[in-house]
Amino acid sequence: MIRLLLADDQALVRGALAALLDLETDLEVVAQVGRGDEVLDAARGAAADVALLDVEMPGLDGIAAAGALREHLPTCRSLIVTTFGRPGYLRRALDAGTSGFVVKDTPAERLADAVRRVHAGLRAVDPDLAVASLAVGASPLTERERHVLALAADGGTVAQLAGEVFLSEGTVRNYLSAAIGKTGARTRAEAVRVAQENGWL
Amino acid sequence: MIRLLLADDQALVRGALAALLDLETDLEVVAQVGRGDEVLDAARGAAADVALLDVEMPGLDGIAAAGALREHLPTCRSLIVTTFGRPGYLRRALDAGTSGFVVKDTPAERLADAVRRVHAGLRAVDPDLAVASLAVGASPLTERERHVLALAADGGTVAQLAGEVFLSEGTVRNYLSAAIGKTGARTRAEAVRVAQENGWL
DNA sequence: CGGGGCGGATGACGGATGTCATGCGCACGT
DNA sequence: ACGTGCGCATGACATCCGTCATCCGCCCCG
Repeated sequence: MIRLLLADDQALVRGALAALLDLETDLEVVAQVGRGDEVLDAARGAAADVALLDVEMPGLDGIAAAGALREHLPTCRSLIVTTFGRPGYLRRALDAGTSGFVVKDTPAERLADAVRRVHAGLRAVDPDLAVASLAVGASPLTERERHVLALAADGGTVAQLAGEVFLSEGTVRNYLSAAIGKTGARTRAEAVRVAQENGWL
Repeated sequence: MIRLLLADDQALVRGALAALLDLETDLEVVAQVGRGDEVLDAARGAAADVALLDVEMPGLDGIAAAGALREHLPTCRSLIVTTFGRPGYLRRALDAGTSGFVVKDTPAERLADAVRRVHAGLRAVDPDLAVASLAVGASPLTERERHVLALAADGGTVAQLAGEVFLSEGTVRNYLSAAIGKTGARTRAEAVRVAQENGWL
């Protein structure tokens, strides 16, 4: 009997996945949480074998939660189950030590198989996403560029950004300019969009 | 036995919801589709009583699908089940003749109740969202403003937008300026963000 | 019927943005 | 030690953007 932990901020999806997985005779959902920072304690308390983690969660994102699991509870393997097939997510997830990565528009039947593969110590990665990840590659952005671009995503003016980061206005413009160039965009807003789609923020 | 149609573009969520709802003895999932433009045919073919519709779907969004159902298959009531509690969505959904509106972070137990209420001819609306909808009010944007702002969301320059809408560059700027003013934003990007959060696009 | 309000359209103007060249200090890998 | 790359900053310049004044057509209401 494989013991599962579900982590997803949408209660309805969480409950529905639990119902789906409980139909399998060899699977058993032993814990459910709605926040990333509750994953570790819950997994420990319930002695989970595999953790199914969403990426977007309050408190701690699923990838970081997977990292915490690997460090503090290595007996529990993790499987990312997410809405967005952002190439950068997959790369970061694998770096964080996850064993599997499934997007939410894969057929329901395959989820149980992915869980079993992960539990058996194998990898379960969406093949389409894997090639996309290789094609897109790692983020070309520097840490500062990424940071400034992430702040710019809220739609603030350069002066506001400069205030938040304690940098000169011109420097902020330079970072944005570099980010725009590296993303192949022509405006700041487009650069934000591209970076988000690739999971670089 | 209440006959249900599920429409959600994420196969995993769709299958999971089906598993969850099939646990109820008085509910029965008789059709599943992944596109909005397949809803009407599927509902007719399966003689569904209630359609659970996601908002974001390829082909036709869930709200428009609900409108099509009301017009061509009035025996089938519709219930919106969506990720985003955008106030504008609720308003448009009710205008389109839906009987219910549930966000995906409500507890799983309540979904079946909502389905039964809708089937009985009652309304099932998230109360928090209802007050938010009233507080935010209808979209202050005119149709042109909304259209231009929606195009601007991709991050294009004014010249590109003007080309797409066959308007002068200055006119596009005026629409954007009006939208910025009405949304209380200070920049174009911020206006896009505000409008999206309220479901005005 | 005439005036007023409103959405839509245009062009001019000041300020913000994106780009480029340049300089300086610092942590590296060789 | 030296070159290289990165972080930070400055200044100048060509565009682009946001705002405003203005004009036009239309519907509504007195």
